[in-house]
Amino acid sequence: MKKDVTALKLNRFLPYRLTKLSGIISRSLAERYSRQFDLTIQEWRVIAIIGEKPGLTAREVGDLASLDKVNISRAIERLEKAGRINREVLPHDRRAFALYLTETGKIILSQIVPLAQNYENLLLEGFSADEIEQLDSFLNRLDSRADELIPHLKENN
Amino acid sequence: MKKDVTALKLNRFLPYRLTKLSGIISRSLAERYSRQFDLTIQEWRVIAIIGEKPGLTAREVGDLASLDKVNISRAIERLEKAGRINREVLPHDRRAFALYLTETGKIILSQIVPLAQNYENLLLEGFSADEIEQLDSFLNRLDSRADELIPHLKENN
DNA sequence: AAAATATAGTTACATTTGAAACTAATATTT
DNA sequence: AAATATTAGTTTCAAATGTAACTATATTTT
Repeated sequence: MKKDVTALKLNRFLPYRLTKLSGIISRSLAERYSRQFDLTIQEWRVIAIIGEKPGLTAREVGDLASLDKVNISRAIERLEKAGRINREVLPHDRRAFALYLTETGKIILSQIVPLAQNYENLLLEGFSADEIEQLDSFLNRLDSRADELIPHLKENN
Repeated sequence: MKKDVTALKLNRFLPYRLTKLSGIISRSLAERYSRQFDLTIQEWRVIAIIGEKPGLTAREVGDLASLDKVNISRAIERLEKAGRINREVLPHDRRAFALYLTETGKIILSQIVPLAQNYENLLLEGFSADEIEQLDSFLNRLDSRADELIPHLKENN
């Protein structure tokens, strides 16, 4: 029996499933971050990265957070206004600045990390260590495949 | 050695990885659909669903496509204007209408299905049948976990 | 059967996002 | 060392998206 090539079950289509899953998770997390910390997901990513590697520039943070420069610029602006990060112009390149968490920023980070980790743990509840590793490897492989299939989008995002 | 609970490697954080992966894939597909068929992802989902089950109402399509009613309404409007679908008011409920693909719509569907399937195949190139099944089951499990963890978002999407 | 409630879909308005143009500084070429 | 091109980050403007209010019909309650 031949496969019907004119039909496609959307709910079995990998891109659809991934988008749907990531949508549910993102909205759920966004809700928590915003309610408890008045923080967007973009801001949260910036904080997490600066916390890990203080002194990066906006561009570097953007690369690591998969945020384009407009988004980074806006997230940084909001974080600075909220007193959560500060910037220091680089002496050798006055266009760019190094980013640091303020004390407030560090406190937020220390509060939000357990929340995020807890959420991840809940998501993965029921997965064995082996399965988590499997999943991890699947995602890595899909990532690199997806990168190869880009028709050609610009850098960053 | 204790784990440092005040740090979190973003690129190992499942929600981040899923969002990133689904973003790359979605943008890549959106680019193809739009360039070759002048179709948004939402419109594509609607066409795929009506193709599979002709006669559904907007709400029913929305449920299956994970699109809220505003998005469905807009996708349907564009599809109808482009002559790709048509609507027939339901005799027993004059608020709602049944949706059908026009001939044009069917042609589009028959052209886009192989494209989508091909893209999925390319993504999964290198995955064995077993691994695809594994991945499938992981996604299902994550889906239901994610649903349970919703803090309480509305229906749909 | 009138009134109240709920549902399908649309419209209006506000917010978010992204692309392109822009400014200021640095790096490269001539 | 001017001129040209590139890069970091910002701003502007347009398009996409989400929320809430709305219209029309259907259903339920009194």
